[in-house]
Amino acid sequence: MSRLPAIAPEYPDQAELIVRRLTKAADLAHDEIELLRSLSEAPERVPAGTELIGEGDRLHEAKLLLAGWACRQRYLSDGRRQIFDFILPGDIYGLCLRPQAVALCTAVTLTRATISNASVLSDAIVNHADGYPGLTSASLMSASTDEAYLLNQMVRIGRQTAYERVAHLILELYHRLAIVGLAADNYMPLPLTQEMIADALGLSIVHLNRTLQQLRRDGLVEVRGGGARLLDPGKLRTIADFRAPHVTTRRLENNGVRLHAVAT
Amino acid sequence: MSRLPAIAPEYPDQAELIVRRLTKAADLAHDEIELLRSLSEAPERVPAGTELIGEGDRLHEAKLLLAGWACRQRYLSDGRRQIFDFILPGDIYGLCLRPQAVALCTAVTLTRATISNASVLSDAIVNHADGYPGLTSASLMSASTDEAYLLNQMVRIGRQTAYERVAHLILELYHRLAIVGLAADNYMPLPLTQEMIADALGLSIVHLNRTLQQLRRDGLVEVRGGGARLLDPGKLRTIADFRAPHVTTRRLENNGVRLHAVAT
DNA sequence: CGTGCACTTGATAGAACTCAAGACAGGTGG
DNA sequence: CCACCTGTCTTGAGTTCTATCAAGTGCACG
Repeated sequence: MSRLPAIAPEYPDQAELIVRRLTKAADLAHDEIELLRSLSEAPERVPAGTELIGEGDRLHEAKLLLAGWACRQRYLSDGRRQIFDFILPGDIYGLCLRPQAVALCTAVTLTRATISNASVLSDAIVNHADGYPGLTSASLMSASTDEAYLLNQMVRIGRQTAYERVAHLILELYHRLAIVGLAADNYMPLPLTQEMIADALGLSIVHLNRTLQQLRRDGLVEVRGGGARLLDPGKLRTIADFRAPHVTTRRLENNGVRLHAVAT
Repeated sequence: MSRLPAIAPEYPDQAELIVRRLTKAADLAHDEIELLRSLSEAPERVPAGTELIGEGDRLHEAKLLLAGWACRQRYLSDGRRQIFDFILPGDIYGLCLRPQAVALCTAVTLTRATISNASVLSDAIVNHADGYPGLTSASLMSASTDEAYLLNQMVRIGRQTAYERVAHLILELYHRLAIVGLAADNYMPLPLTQEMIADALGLSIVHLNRTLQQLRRDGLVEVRGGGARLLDPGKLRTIADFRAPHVTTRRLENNGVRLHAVAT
């Protein structure tokens, strides 16, 4: 009798993804969780390649990615592309505390995706922070984590070999997906073409392809068919020098080392 | 009779640097400018290699870099270093709107430096934003610009050749220094060792050295003795695909192009 | 059954790294 | 004043890594 929503969920309980993620970042009250669930009430389906935000656009309202993958990226004038980071299901994008904020780069869907308006959330945080302490805290921590991912990305492309880069990225994506319950038992969805991964890691497609094969031959990761399987997560972490970000925990001891102490 | 301050300024009017920078970002009232000037009243001198903030430290108070250069960086466990960005004279670091924010990476001085406490500024922005609209606006814009520089850095190390990277970084630094009046007439101070530049650009020292020589031989940049001279800024900009960031200006036309429109 | 896209493979060139050694400067201490 | 450091920059040679070019495979889709 009752109809299912017109848009069949690609994943069960799309609304739960962001709930899971933010619940882990801070304690949320019941009404805060309800607010998050309400975000998925009016989903919109868009194809792959949809520009969600253009460089220079006003960030007037936040959006929630319910399903599918997206990224933030920029092109050089000769066509070379750099992907800065990936936007995963359950991620918020375009949320900025700064009024009048402007997008610093383009955000584009990489697969077909389901998005929804999250201005209720941004309004709650920006204008009624006192009424939603949990959401505010969780969102800020989430933003902080995003920034940490950006720095990870920089270390990867700046100082790691192709082999290490791929291992590190896979681990990071697995980690992020596991948080929202989309990855488990060393298996994760990975709906990216090799070109996208290459553009994120600063590699050519051909070289990425060979690196992936090397990782598989070494019994570390198997990437194919829209998914990836971690065959040896421990070894992988060693190779990638991977450490899960802990922006929530303060460092207990700060011995104030001077790295290059120079008497001057 | 009257003594000069114990710490002789390396640059004249150190306090003016941040005034110049923020004045360009937003209109500041007289009391706001006075507040900025007051920040340089209690300068502290530190040697090169001083850790200003450690990864995981609480960002409880902002600091102002009055003179000297610093950077944000991270080490891999085997000693490889990635420099994320440079902190120049007149820059604020450790300023974060998020209460309880934690530093995501280490900040270290690269030269001997003069710093001062800027908690007056952070207090004004965080707790009395309404009373300091200009400062608030300018600081937010400044933070936005910093983020844009981070993305530039990512494009450099991810998708540009060594030659382009160096050209781009030099231009960016010149641009930033010119804003605060420390660079002009195509000459800029550059108190960095080649190792530091290499660690920022994801290159080996040797290769950076050769790239610098190539740029000089090509009549583009001359780097030596703590300074750099842009011999052909126009050609340099073409090579580096350099565009000065315009986070303040909104894009006038957003035609909403779909870059890879795919019917799916 | 063609067409397009993603992936794969081989061959080759070029970019960047490593190792090693030397040049040069500034600072230190005898 | 000089010998001696140390850190930085430079140069050469050889190697490794990564990109490019080109062609071919496989699969999904209309």
